[in-house]
Amino acid sequence: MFDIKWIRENSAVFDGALKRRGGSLRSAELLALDETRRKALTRAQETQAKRNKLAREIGAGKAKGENVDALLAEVAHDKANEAALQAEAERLQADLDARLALMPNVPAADVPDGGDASYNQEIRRLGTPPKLAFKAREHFDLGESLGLMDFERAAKISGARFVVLKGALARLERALASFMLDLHTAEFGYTEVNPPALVNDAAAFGTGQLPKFGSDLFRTESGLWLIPTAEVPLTNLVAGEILDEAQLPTRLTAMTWCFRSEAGAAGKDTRGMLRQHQFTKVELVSIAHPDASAAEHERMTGCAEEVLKRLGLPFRTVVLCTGDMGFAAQKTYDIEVWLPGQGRYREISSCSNCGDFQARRMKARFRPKGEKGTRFVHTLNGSGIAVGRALVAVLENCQQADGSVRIPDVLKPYMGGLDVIRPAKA
RNA sequence: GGAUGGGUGGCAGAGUGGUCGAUCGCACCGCACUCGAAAUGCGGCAGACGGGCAACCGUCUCGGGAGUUCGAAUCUCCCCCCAUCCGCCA
Repeated sequence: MFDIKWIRENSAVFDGALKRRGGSLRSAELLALDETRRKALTRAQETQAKRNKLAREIGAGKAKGENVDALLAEVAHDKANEAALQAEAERLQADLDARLALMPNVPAADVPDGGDASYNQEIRRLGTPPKLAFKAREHFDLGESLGLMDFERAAKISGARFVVLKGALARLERALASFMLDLHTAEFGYTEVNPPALVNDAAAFGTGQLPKFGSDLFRTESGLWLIPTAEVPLTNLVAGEILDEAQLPTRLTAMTWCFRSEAGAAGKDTRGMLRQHQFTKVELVSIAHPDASAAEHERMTGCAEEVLKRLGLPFRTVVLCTGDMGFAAQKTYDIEVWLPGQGRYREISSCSNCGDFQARRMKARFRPKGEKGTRFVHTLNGSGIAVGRALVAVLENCQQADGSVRIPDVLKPYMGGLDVIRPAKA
């Protein structure tokens, strides 16, 4: 969410940013509305000031036993006018806010321009895709052969884009999540949080899901939203708060289910568990000092990459171009893991620096030491990493000729010492 | 779901119609004292918005909304949230 004052003073930057994102120029229209709004506000405030003054005079006059009928008549006369001016100012304010709430964040200066994912730029690549002496199978093929991944029964009870995991695969998902949480908490200083998976409108607005992207979410009958990512509850933990500067950075991690309607994804990744309505993810969130958020972004991306390094999964990291970034992001790194079954890299993590965009929406501030007033914090979020897709990646990268799957060393303690997942006996 | 009690500035906690945007304390900031620190003393300290080059002036905000009144933190109504007890329940 933008500060209209910032747009007023940086209209060229604002329009340039929208243009880079493929939008149309809007500052002139917004500033005209703002001009009207401020004039209406001033008029309304002048009448309020007058009323306050008269009310004080009436009070003082009455205390002295004077006749205040003339003053009372004057107040009564102004009353209708004041209400109308106030309503007008409020209407214009609401109109401006509604427009600002739909504006995406400005891309950082070092984000490449481009309209779609083909303009994303690879910045590094680690690990080597495994050389298999046999034709690599896709994860759903492996999982079903193992007898531990069941899409048909999931469809029976829930519909498309759900899966049932059993036995060693169910445990593998739990092992992956535990490993990730242990890594982030023990080595990277994140605090583990177990947040609500249902949030209210204000929280969904704060991180930018509302008002524009409500159709991507599931909504309960009572009006709550199922979280599409733990970014929503974790980031909103500081909503409306004024932090001490010493509390920055606050680093949080959570394993949660994520729920996405996948509206508009019809036909994409229909087979397998790459794109589900419900999936497990370990999320990383940082509440950072504005001067430190760029460095925090690099650090967070490194934390996510470390998960893949230790699992021995080949990956590459790309910086998203302006046209491929999310609504709230200033800059985003995607980490893509190698999937032998598909023979290509697929997104497994997305780490974004949102600057003060979300902080403004949720009014999350801090008090700079030795300075007057408050400043908005910067918020960052990243998958650390998507557990469901990590399970897919382990299956495909660690598959063996006989359809069995080798367990990465770092996961063995979490798997009760199991080395290999073998097909269930027929 | 029922009953009761609450939601006030970073925290804690007064305030039941008229300079209350709000007493006092803690925290924080500045100054003094000190070689330095602690303790102590003095002073400052809510946020947002609008106007102004600025000093400064004004408006709004005491969970949210509506109302009564010349005037509401304070009275009325609705809603939300929290605490405790009861019921139900993983």
